[in-house]
Amino acid sequence: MATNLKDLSAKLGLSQTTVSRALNGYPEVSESTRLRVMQVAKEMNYAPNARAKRLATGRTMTIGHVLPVSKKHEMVNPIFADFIAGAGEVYSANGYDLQLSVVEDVDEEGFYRRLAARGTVDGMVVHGPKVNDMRVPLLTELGMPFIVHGRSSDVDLPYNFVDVNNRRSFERATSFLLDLGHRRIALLNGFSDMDFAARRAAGYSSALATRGVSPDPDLMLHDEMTEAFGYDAMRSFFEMDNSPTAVVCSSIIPAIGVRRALWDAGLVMGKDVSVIVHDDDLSYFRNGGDVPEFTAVRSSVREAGRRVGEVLMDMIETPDAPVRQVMLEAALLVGQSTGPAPAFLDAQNNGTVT
Amino acid sequence: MATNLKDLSAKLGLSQTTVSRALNGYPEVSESTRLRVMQVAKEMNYAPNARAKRLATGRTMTIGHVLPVSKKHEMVNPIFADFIAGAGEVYSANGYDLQLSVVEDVDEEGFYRRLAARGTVDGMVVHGPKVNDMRVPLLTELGMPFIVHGRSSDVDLPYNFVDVNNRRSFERATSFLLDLGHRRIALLNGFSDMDFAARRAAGYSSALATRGVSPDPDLMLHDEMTEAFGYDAMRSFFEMDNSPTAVVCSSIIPAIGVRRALWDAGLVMGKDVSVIVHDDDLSYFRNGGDVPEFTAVRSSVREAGRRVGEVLMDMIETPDAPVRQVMLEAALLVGQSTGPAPAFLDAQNNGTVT
DNA sequence: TTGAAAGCGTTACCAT
DNA sequence: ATGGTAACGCTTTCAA
Repeated sequence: MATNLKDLSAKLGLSQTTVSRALNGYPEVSESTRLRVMQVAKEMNYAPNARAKRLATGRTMTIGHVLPVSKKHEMVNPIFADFIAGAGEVYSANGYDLQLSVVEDVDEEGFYRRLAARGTVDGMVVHGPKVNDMRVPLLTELGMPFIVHGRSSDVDLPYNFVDVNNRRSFERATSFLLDLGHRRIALLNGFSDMDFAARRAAGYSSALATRGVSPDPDLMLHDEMTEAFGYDAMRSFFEMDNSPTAVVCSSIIPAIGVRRALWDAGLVMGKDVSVIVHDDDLSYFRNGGDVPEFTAVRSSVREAGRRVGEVLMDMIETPDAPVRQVMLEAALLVGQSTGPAPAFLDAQNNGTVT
Repeated sequence: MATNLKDLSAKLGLSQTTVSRALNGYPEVSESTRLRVMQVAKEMNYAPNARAKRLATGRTMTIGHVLPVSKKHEMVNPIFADFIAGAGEVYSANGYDLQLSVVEDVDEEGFYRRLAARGTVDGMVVHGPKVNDMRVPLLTELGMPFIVHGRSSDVDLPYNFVDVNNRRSFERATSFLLDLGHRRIALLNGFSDMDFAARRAAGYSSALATRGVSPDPDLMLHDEMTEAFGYDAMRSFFEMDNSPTAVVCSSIIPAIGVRRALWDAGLVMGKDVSVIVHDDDLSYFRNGGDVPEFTAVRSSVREAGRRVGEVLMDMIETPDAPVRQVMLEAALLVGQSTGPAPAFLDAQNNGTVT
């Protein structure tokens, strides 16, 4: 059906070898024949068969991404789409394809082993690393080039990653609130086995410790990044004797819930309670203009996707270069959601706070 | 490196042919050898090389999805991730891979032609169909099996699709509001060249027409599904002499903005202004429980993804069966965001409404 | 029930 | 600068 090398070379009166070389830009072919080959190839609408190419070269020009989904909560982390968009954009520009595997979180190990053995990808991206993630040693053992979006604490092997400085971001956000006079600061964080959540918690704790504020475990919550999480958390805080005057939120989505809970209670965000979010640049929530609604430690997950793609392609094409470890810094953008600790809420405090 | 058929058959003392047959479940191999083959294959951790398999069979066992992104607004439709999760889940279960191409919306035609010629996918899913979408005739011409998630009006070719009944959903939502006494009903819709938006507008208009309510073009807005869209729209409505008492929203995200605008104005959603959303089951926004916050015409985009995947795989494996056209119905779930048209807003009306 | 060998459409090695 | 041919690792046809 589709014209192949054989047809094309026959038409040209050249060998397949020469035609292949001409098409792939090898230097040892004369410029005149190259031009002629290109010409006829275009006329005949020739496109090389990728299946054959992949078998012959042993490379697939494909990057694998694994999207873990759980059967329980039918929820996909919304930052995933943005990340993929960033990475995929770079792949396309460099002739790579993207293979996406949706996998339920059972038999992870077997899945990765099979993926490696089948040879459908030249390298892969590890998403959502947990603390001490088994995938790092596993993929290393399998000899599969991989890069982690994020990091995995407690892993002693050297590995490639692109990460945003979560610890510093949350230290800065918390310090900012402390500077405003807040002492009761809540943290709405991701599940505690996630590496990013651990680092954010560390930054938060570190900022408190620096000021001599003792952390209150009841103010540090770990859950899925839903609106309901923020809403319910805030409602439960209101039951406390000394409700927090500020909240640091690992995503803008629970912050939407926090905002709603405040409104329900007749309170104003940024006046009665301050809120800072980690903003992954979910553009459907960012309100443009000079004064954004939320104060945010902001970093674009789409940009992270681009970086990850670039680094991984480079890894594949330069296998024995040293390990690549890229750190990104988030910017603190001050918006309307923060302000000084309100007096009436301070008055609730029962003296346990410095 | 990885063990291949040759190694495996050598170890077994059988021919590659027999081993291949045993592994692929051909009937003409004795049960005893099949068991032995399976056994040893597992021991040797054998996995067939997909690249070779694809060349030999001429099939890739891969489905292509194209994610169009625009350079201008760095925004990815959040329902995309859920859809992919649904489709990918079904692919995995059936031994198919998913290839995702991120493509900027230039030279669409060339992109699809190249994709077809390279032969990296056995079939593809068309996302975000527009009215009279060129991809339907294009892919038909190319002989590439494809299925549309949604439909494309004004196309005269028969084609395969899975769509939710958008027209009926919005007719029902609008009728529901009319029943409650609302007469000034706004529609916050997607871009008007999108097919789903056209169908939703048609359903909305039809419901109004049935009651003899004349539609007001100023109440029908088309834009991207962002929070800012809902917020700004609502603010602009407040400037009107007869502000709408109800809003139908094409996604829950602008509805979040509507809710915020109402609060800012000291109004209560579900009391002063009614809101109905089309809920694609973005789980980070659904608040569980028996009484959801939003009244919604609800359909799960993840389920739609599953259906699309099933139908497309069936198409590929049964090429000359008749065209598959699947219609899904959305459920109307009544929540707290709707109520009777408030008197004080009725009083604003200047008589142009029936 | 089993096996030998051709074929899938490229690339890459070795000649010329 | 060009060409012949083996190789990539499977499936599939034909024979036995």
